[in-house]
Amino acid sequence: MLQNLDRLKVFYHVFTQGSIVAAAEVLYVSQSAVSQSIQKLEGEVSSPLFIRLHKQLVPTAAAERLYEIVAPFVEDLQSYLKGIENAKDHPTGELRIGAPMEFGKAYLPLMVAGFRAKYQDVTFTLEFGTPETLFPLLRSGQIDFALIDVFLTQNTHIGSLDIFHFDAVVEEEVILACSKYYYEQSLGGDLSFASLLKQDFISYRKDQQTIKQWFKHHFAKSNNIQVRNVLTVDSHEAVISAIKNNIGIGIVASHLVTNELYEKQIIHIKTSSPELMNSISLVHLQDKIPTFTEKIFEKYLVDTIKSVVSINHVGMRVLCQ
Amino acid sequence: MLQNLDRLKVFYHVFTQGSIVAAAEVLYVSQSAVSQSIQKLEGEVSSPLFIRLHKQLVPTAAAERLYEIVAPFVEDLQSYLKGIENAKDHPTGELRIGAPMEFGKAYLPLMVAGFRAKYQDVTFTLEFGTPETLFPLLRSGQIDFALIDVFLTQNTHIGSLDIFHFDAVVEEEVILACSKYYYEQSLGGDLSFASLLKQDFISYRKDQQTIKQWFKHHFAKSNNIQVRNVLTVDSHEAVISAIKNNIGIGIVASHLVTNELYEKQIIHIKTSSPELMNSISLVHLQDKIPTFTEKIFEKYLVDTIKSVVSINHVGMRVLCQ
DNA sequence: CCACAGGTGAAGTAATACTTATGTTGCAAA
DNA sequence: TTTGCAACATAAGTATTACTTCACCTGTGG
Repeated sequence: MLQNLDRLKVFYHVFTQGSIVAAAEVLYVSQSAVSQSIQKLEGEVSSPLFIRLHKQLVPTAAAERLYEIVAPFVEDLQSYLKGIENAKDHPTGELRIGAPMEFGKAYLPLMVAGFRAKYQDVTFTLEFGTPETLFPLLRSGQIDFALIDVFLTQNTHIGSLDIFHFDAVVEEEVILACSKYYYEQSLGGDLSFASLLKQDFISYRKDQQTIKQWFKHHFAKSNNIQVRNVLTVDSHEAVISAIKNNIGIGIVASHLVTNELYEKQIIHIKTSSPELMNSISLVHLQDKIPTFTEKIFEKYLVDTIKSVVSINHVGMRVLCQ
Repeated sequence: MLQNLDRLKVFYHVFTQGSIVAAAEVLYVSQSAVSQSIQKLEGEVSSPLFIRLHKQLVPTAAAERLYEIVAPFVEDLQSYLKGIENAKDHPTGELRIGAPMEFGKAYLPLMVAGFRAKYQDVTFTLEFGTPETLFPLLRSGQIDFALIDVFLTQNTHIGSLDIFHFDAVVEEEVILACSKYYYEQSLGGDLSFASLLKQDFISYRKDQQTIKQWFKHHFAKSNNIQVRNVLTVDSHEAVISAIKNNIGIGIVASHLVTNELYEKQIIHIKTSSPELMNSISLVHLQDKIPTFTEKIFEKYLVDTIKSVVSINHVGMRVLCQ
């Protein structure tokens, strides 16, 4: 490896200008300094780079090849710096965003499309995943920020969470629900703690933490909640589908079943206490200074979620920042 | 443009190692130096490059993009330097050679093929041309060296020739010739100065310098030689063809018409003085230090010409170096 | 011939990169 | 909790090096 890459900058200018004095002018240094730099460089590559004809510097084959390497580099560098300069005023570059599968698929493409209509120079990479997959991505810098389900986060054991910064974006109502048929046949209108515990449950993913949390929230009994889990699935759609097929009781975000609730196809199992709320937060590394592009997009994200959600869904509350 | 490209080298190592201490070890400097370099670089690009998490440096998007630019560059540089190192021992790279059309087409492909059989890493670019085109190419470094017809060179007016270095490689006998028919019909065996001057001449290219030089050489009469030029062509083949078709007398290199002379199809017009010799020289810039590859090839060139020419042709003398 | 334009070389100075030593922080073992 | 440690930051002094100035060389053009 060369001792000093800086001399390549000098070389670049000497080559393009075809003259040491001209390069010196461009570089705002004395002509002697340029001359010395080139000589040192020639020493480093142990090969002459220019043949000195009077009034003319003729590049050697070695110089020609070196230029082939250096030229694209300095030009890339220049556009890189210009890009950075530019990014201070208006959004550019790539945004790498993580999100929960369900939420991401439903809203993010919409956001991306809307944002790109305003800012063409921004590109996106979306990573859908669970908190277990998203937090490590944030940690290793592979994504810039993520929308993460706080509800699910509580059930995961990731190192320490205090290197992350959370910003609640939306809250969704988490409800216990079953089909009308199941409601009438198995529950028979008895919504007591004892009655509910005896039912068949459909759970989202392996753990039953969400169901336990629901009971804890609604009946304030934290210990010894044991439910019969008859089906475990890994998507909200599957939970809803199972509910519709009378398999049992499941937990869903109410805004995902607005129509079914309205048509009484699915019954919302209510207690006297208010519903459990799950918040989806915008998460990024604590120490990360957001870029201009990120700031703009995050603002856009929050604003858009606000309008979209408030129109379409009940049971989902947008938190203003 | 960045003030200091050298810091990018540090950046490269910090990025690949994912750590400042590790980069410091690789670079054989203190950890502090690396830390300071990165901070200065971040200042220059006015954008953070790494998020400092304890025990972990997480590259930002800006760093990621910068690495995309820097990584191929340093790798190219490394292979460039390795290539240079390598080229000291055995030939590599591209040789750009100029040559006269006639000579080049006849011998250079042979040379290239033979040389490449021994040294696979050498590639060639051949530029065929007249001295008028070849000298400027040499001057501007677009070709490394050239084989140039000294005979023709004398008739051209290029700046000063003393920036070039000449090395005679072969000499060819330059003769005056005509067809047997023309010899009998128009000359009738009279080879006197007066008789010859009255003939029809075929000349190679616009000027009649070569013919005048022939007269000057053979009759030592320098002034007032005026000949009747009936045909001007721009290739040796055309001269030979014209001679065969009885158009007149022309000057050719004898080795190009060995067979025709032997079969008496073409008659060599001799005088008492020895024939004019034209040397083809290997020319390069005076101040140019030849690379190892060039030296090897030039030696090969001379050796090969020596053997090839001595077998095939009379009237062409190889000059040993 | 002389002036000058382009480049090299030497010596002193200015800039900056590097070192050493110390400070800070989060993690992990005691 | 404490202690030790590992990774990095910061400060100040030193060493390196890059740059400037000036003298010099050498073809070119008036």
